Parts: sequence; structure tokens; C-alpha cells
Amino acid sequence: MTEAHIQDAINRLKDTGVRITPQRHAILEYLIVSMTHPTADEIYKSLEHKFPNMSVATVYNNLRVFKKTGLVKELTYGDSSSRFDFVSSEHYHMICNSCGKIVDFHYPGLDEVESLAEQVTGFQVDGHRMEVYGTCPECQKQNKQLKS
Amino acid sequence: MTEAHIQDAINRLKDTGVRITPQRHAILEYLIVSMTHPTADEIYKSLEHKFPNMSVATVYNNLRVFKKTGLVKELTYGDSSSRFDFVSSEHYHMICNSCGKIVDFHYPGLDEVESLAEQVTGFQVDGHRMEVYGTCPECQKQNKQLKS
DNA sequence: AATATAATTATAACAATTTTAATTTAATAA
DNA sequence: TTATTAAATTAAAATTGTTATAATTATATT
Repeated sequence: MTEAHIQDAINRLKDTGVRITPQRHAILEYLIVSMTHPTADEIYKSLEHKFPNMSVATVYNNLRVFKKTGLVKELTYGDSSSRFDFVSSEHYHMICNSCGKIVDFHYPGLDEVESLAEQVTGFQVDGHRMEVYGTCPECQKQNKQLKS
Repeated sequence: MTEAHIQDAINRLKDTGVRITPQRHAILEYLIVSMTHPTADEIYKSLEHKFPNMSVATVYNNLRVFKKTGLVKELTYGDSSSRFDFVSSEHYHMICNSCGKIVDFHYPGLDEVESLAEQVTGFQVDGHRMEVYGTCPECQKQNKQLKS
């Protein structure tokens, strides 16, 4: 499954005329197989044993390249560092206010909102972003324990 | 109108035991009367003639105070600096991809999404955030001119 | 007026990200 | 293959937004 995703992604890059360097392959692979929403630094740290002299700049550079082709989305999350999400299919994010965990969830779509916004503002709409915030099951348990 | 808003806000602060210093008053007033979504630095720059020796830290400090009382929301916008929004009533933001302009718009509410997310993820939901991205009327015109 | 508390200032520190310039690598054409 | 060109990577410095610290000043309370 993930193998196919990786191939897809690489083909899409090739089609856009982007060279597939070992570093790019590794960053992309990490984004896909890890199934997480890593920060640039997390990616860097988990690949530095494989590429001992890769620089952080490379990670940032390539994440930007991936963003331009639409393979990856940047999630800007409050004060701290951005997280990067491989876009396999449309989904939204549920974020835990107390531990920061990000969980994907699907929702039929907010096309209605887009068209209303278009009418009201006169903008030409490209897309939207939504996140739901709350407390994850684990943190809920912990909070209860603390109170009792 | 805005006068009333300012008074409301100040009363709310007083009730929470927050002192109304000249700097706080000015920052709050700027947020309300300017009707924009300024960055901390924009606020700082537009007040430094009035308070020649105010520091940026004061702006950040007080924005944080306002955030805690719920008077102000922080909008973390991509790479660059946060913008701050005085919360008069529930609304969403429409953001221009080419010039960065932010326009408010109202939408009945996304409670549905929240309750679905709650069921699917098991999180206890606090709230959500949504932004719609697109091109503002002005930038649409400019783009057309460039093409012709 | 004296004391305690909180807010402001100025500066330094910090972390995340970007820029720069030099070097290396890969792709293309002769 | 070799030479040429373009693109990607590296390392380091620079920038940016924000926060922490300590000293000073203002405000409120007794």
C-alpha cells in the first residue's frame, strides 16, 4: 500500500520535472511510511544516521518543493514548529490541546462553506483549512485521575 | 459602536482583575478601531509615536493577557508572524493567497463537524478553526491585467 | 506615605527557518 | 566518454518572531 503511494508520489515529482535525489526519496518515504505529521527537525533527526552529512536546509528545501507540487501540506501549529502532512486523501485534523497529538478524520466536505464565502466576499476560492481542537482520550483519562 | 466595544472590553478586563494601563488601552483600542488583523509588530509600530519608549515585549505580553481573557484570538498564518483578532462575534476568515489580506465572513456554524469529529476520534471537542483561501477581487483584477 | 504587587522596559537569548556562497552531483549534448 | 550546464546539497551565518530576565517604574492597598 504505502509502497504504491511512494511510487505514485515519485512519478508525480518526475512528471513535474523534479529530480529524485536520495535525500528526496528518503524524506518522502519517511513522510509516507511513518504515518505521522513530523516536524522538519524530526525528519532531519530520523534520517541523519542514513545521511550523516545532510543539512537541515535540505529538509526544508525539499519540503518546500513537495509543497509546491501539492504532495505535502504544511500545518502551522501555534507557536512551535510546522508539521508536514503527506496528502493521500482529503481529511481534516483533530488536535489535542494538552498533548499536541494530531489525528486524521474524514468529513464529507465543506464545499457549501466555500461557495458561500465566495459569494459574500467576492474572492475566488482555492480551498480551505480546518482543524478541530479538543482533548484526546488518553489525556481525558489522565485529567480524571488527577482530579480524583 | 467601536466606543462601546472598547468600553465592554475594558470592563471585562477589569472584572478579571487586569489593570488598565495606558499601553493596554492603546493596544486594545488599536485592535478594535483599526478593524484589521494586525501583527504584534504592526501594533508596536503604530503606537510607538504615542509611547516612544514602549517595548515590543509589552505588546506581546499584553496580547497574551488579552488572549487569556478571551478578548483576542491569535491567528497563526503560515510562515510569517501571527496576527491578532479582536473577537466581537463568531466569524471565519477568508485569506488572499497573493496579497495576504484577511476578510471576515459569517457562517451559520460547523457544530455538525464538531460532533462528528467527536464520535469518530473519541476526543472531547473544545472548538475548531477554519480558514478559506483564495484570491481577493483586487488581485483577480491585477492577474487579468498581467495576462492580457 | 509606605509597602506590596504588578507592569513596563531594555536587553539578551532562543528556536525555527531562510539566505548565502561554495561545492557536489546529476543530466544533457557533443 | 567527456565537457558543459543546471540543479541540489552543504555548512555556516543571518534573519525573524517571540520569550525570558532583571532592573525600573507605576499602581493599588494599608
